[in-house]
Amino acid sequence: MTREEYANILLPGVKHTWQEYEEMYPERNLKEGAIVSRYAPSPTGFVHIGALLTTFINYKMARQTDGVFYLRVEDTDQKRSIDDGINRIIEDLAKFDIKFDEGVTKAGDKGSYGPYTQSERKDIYWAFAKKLIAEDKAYPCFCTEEENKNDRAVQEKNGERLGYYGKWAKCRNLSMEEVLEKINNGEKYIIRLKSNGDFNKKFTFKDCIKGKVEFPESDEDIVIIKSDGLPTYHFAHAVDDHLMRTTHVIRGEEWFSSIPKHTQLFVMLGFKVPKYAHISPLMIEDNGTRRKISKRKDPEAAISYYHEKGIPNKAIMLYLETVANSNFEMWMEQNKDKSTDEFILDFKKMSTGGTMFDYDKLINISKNYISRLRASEIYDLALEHAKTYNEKFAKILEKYKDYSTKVFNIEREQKKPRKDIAYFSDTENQTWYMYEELFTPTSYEWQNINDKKEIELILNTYVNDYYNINDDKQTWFDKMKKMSESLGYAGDMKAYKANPDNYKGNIADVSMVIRVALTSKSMTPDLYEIMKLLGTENIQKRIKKALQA
RNA sequence: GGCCUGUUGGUGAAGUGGUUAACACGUAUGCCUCUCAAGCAUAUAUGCACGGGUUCAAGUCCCGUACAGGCUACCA
Repeated sequence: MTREEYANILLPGVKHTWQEYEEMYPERNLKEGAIVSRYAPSPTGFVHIGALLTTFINYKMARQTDGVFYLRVEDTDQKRSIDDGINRIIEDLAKFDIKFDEGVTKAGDKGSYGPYTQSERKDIYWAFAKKLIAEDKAYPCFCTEEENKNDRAVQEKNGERLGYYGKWAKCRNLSMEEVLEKINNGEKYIIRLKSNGDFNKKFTFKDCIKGKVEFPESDEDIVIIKSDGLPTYHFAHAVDDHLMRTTHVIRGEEWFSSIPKHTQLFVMLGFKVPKYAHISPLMIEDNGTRRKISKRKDPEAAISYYHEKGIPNKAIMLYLETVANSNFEMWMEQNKDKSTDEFILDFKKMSTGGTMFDYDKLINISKNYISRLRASEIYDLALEHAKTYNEKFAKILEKYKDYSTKVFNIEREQKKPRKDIAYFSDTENQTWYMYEELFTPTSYEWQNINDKKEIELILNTYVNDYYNINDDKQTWFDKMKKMSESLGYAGDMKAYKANPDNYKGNIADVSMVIRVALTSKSMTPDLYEIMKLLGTENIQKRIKKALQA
């Protein structure tokens, strides 16, 4: 029996040979330096922040080199897959403007290197597994999980290296006859690689991010085809990334230790080894120690957390981009007129240690980002957020669209805009008093002046003798000064600070009375602009209300 | 246990042998025609985990120690 025939018995019924597959998926015709990268998730549902970082880097690298970025679904673990998982992932990423050139889409596969779902590629994996068997580089293994577990226990007890290798690889030297006999007896088997590595030999590997690293060769006979006929991650990775002609495998650091296995697989299969970039994980502080951010333990790992908070997606991307390349911020500062798409991401500038996830920094970036937006854009974002998280407020925003936009425009579209909005879950809290329908103060936050008579005097004097809706800002302020002085308060802060004892108080105290009367709050944006928006009628109404309170 | 990797201020970091260790966040104080938010100014590492070594010169190269992280599945 030839080895080809033998391979055919072990893995029967495959449509094409490996040579045919090689021809079906030829080398891509791209310009020099173009990166072909991919996002290859298991369809387990939501995208978390670390995965978003990795995906973004993949995406951007392909984009900035005029390469190809594709989506492949790694569903070889049937237990973990969930039904709608992949659509959710596609939707989530679309929100962040991450789009795929090729691969799985909601409408099916796009591109000529598919299928892009691993469970549909069984024939392909088998064809290449057969190649290995035919070349005596892979063999069937009849060991049960029980036996493997026992061996591992012995290894652990003796302090030996764990794994299926060397003398522990019991099925490695089974003859064809022995194998055939076991098969005839109905014994189940999997396919393992016949490793040609020597653990005592080292080889140098160059990672795009981590640089040169020495690894021992892998001598483990890793599983390549599982008992359900599907490939393991390792094998699927080699076959898929070769056939899909991936140039750069950009993935999480948890894969770094698998490099010896992966490079060995590529070489034994006769494939060119792709370039690798391993991204260090996002860390979080937990009880004084840092650990990788976790989907299960950390709410901030889920992007839904930020949606709920109302942090704009674009701000999240800006944060992740600074995590990827910390010079990004400086670049933005120096290239204010350019689109962030023009920034070139560099592997060499990526951190090799784990980056601490910095929530304060994210908030700061979000705040700065929002401050540069136009009022109408803020209105749209606020409304979008309110629609899902604050229906009552969404109705108000919709009902008073123009007015709301003006409210958002207070101290906004100018050289040094307000930076008080960091996320939109706070919006109602920050603006409720601007809406008559919401203005039902429970208390007034009077400050230095809280004597009822004095408050009354100031408010009445202001409304009767000074207030005029048509005043411009300077006139408004001059009047405030004048009134303060007429009532015994300092109109000029410098004069007040020089001789505080000469006055009952100062213009700030007087303004505060008006501010609190109109809004009930002691901290608000510019009083003049607020009054402009409220209008005469409401101002009078509110002052009356404050006097009665 | 084994194999890898990392360790610069409260935080993210720049730094690829040679001036006073960038920049950003945070914090503190001060300035400002009103409170906040800003803006501006100033401060914020007895010094690059620790101990040795190479060198005229080290955060930057070498060795050891400690600590942290990842991997060590018929999971990805």
